[in-house]
Amino acid sequence: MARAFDVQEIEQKWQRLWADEGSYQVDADDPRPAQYVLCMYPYPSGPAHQGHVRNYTFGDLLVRHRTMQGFGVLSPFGFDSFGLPAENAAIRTGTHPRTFTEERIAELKASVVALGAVYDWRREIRSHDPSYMRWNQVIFLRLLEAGLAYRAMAPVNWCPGCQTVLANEQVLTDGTCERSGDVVIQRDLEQWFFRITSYADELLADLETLDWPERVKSMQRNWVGRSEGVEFDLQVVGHGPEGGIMKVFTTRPDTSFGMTYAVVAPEHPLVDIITTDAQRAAVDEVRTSAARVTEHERMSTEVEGQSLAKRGAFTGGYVVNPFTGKEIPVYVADYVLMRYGTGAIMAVPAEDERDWDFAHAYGLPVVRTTRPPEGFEGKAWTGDGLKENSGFLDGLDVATAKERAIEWLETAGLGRRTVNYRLRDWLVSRQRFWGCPIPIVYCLDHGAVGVPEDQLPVLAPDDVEFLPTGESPLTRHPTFRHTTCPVCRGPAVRETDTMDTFVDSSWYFLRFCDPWSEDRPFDPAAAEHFMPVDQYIGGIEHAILHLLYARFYTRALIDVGLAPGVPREPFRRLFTQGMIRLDHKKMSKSKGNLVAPTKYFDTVGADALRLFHLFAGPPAEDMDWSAQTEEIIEGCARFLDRVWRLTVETGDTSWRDGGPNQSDVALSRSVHRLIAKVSEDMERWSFNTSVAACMEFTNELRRYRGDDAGVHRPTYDAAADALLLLLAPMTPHMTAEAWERRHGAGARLHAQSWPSYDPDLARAERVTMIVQVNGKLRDRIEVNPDIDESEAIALALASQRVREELQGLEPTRIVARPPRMVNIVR
RNA sequence: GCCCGGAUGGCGGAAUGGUAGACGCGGGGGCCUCAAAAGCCCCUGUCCUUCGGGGCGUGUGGGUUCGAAUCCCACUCCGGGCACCA
Repeated sequence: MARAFDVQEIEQKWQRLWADEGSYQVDADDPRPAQYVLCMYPYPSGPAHQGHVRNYTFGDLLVRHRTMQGFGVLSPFGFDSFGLPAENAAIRTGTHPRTFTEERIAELKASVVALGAVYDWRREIRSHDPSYMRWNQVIFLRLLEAGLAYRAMAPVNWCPGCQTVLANEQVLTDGTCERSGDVVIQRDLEQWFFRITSYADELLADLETLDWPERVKSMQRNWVGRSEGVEFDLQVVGHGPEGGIMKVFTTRPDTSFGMTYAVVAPEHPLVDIITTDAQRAAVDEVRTSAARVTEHERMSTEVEGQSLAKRGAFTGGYVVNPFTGKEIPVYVADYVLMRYGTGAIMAVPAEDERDWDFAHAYGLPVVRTTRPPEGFEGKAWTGDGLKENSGFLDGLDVATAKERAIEWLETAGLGRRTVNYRLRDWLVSRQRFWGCPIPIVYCLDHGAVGVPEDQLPVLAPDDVEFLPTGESPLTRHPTFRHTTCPVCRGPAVRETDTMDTFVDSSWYFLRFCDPWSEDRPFDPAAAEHFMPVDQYIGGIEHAILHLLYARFYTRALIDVGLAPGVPREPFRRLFTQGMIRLDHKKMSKSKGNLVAPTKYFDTVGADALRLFHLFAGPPAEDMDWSAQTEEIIEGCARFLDRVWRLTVETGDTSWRDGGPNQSDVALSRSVHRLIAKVSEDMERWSFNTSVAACMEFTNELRRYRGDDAGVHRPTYDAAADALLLLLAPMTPHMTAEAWERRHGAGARLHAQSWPSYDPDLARAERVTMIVQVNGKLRDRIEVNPDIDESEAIALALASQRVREELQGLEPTRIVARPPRMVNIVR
């Protein structure tokens, strides 16, 4: 399509100028009030895709808008450059992951620049850069000193496809790896963990203070999974009080009188002690089969359908229910998990569905302790009701009975109130090469010892062989592993695991505040100046993983003294953009359904593509890339052509001398209304309606210019300038060029202040009052906006249409909302 | 099962209790042109119409209200999260 201006020339010119003039460089001593606008730093996977474009268009709009509003806006960019794809590429092609990654970074950076997004590039971070790795490792050691990092043997999620362990957060609900799709299996390995569970309560409670999407907060709440209850002791029959105590956790102590049996996890240490010879074979079978399947299979409901009988067994042992004093049988079953609570439960079949099913499969007694509502036909009743068959709890409601039961247990010295979490500690070890090495050496005498800070960063050697073995290539390197113990100088071996790349992304936003620091991760004063991030923008896919880890890490850094003065919540406002779908699937590189932005840069231009993303719909909602999309993008380009003709090609306009006439005043009023509308819409992220308002105004301006009476130049110029100022954050190249042509060489649109408006002028001069009869629209009357109620009613009753409807009858009621509406009720 | 979203013309969407469908795409008609492209102008929910206008219409069924796409109750369908977590 033939364009009104040379798109590519103009876009490249301004991209160069923004970089050369350092227009968006901001320092910690900037006198303007600080704002921190950040898009989640990307994994460099090659040229930008439409998801990036959408993300950075929103971010760039905010940066430019807030800069025009007078803020010193910190807008940094970086790359989450460690990660699996680069290493897999190395195994496939032999190219070193660094080479591969740096090529992808160059591609992504080029397309971000081509989009016209502006950043303080002096602050660029790459997580594989030794200067970043060094502080990543220093932080690890500080967490170790503070007891927030530890090493433990643990059953871990092992992905056969990725040949590494995964964090719980990386295993999908169907038990597969989020990356490879392989079924994740359990293995016991010595691994490094971060003690995120110490912060469980705080991470949960502080969610309430955040201006985040409710959806994300609710996902994090679910993930932390707090449940309040009580932990108490059951005496094992035939064993002394020393050896024979079985601890159970319950959230329903009010149901204790209905505890007719108990269940322990197959891995529970008591199993060996209480199992009788007669039952040993059956118990062993349960234990073996539980160990064989994945945790997910063990938890899945399909197994339940097969046969409950194979999933549990009587141990032959008994414990005493302290509430009833009765002996009850102890079963072993795989539905009880060793890692949650105490690994043992009291079973109350009448008030718990799993216990009900199990009790019925094994013929165990059921005693109701909560009276279900009249006519309840179901199995277990888990709702509220009056207690029965419950001794001193009889007649109480569930909540009160819980309290009494806990008090009784505490008084008797049998138990204590406690809280359990679903959240596990964060497993950070990865058996991969392309990540930040864990800075630890192992000495026979001194165990795991941190590498001294003056020897950091620990860098992996380049001369390694990439093979799909499941171990880091570092383990087979001839020299890397062998070192000396920092304590005794004796021989020691290095840790060859690297850190989860989510560690890198858990503090990069802090490093951005001061990426130049050479003696600490960042200057706390600079971090205090910019933090928290005022607006964080990214995809919903990070709702749990990255956002939870970063919240934890910020707190940990404050608590180990590295970030004094920094707020504990790093991201004040979060915006999660909708994803882009093609053929009902998420558009992504791995699905191979990308529509590359590059072709649009080369044709309609970045401005038109940006405008499309802003105009297409609400930013938070998913968007379908459809057959119509190309046509809408063309429409956006056409709109920009019209703006160009109206603001730059004003040569053949017939200017008129003298003062403003009626239509000039009307146009000025429209300008003020437009500024008001766009300003408000930007604040509430309603970019699609901002664009629509500008389009509407452009139509009006075009009609005004075509007026036979001639055009009043000052009025016209003010309108054209206002339009360019309002579009400046959305379509920066074309508007910057138009501004310079209107105001002379060196004029800079984006250095202008955001336009203000006069509320009196922004009010419409005449408004359309609607007149309803019985709530149905019957007439429209043009009225003065400050018309009062009696005038409005008089006008409405005088209406010909209304008189016809009334047919001489007196209205029974009149509701007037001047100047918008009068409703006459017959 | 529980929790969070969502459903409006042919399509993307707008409307924060007061004109449903702004704006754009697509479609139809016209102007300009030798012609085309570009540009410009008009029409475009649906049914009825004596061409004045009228009926119907925001997933379904109720309710509140002078008035409901919007608020409440009960559903249906779609998307997402959590789920033998005691």
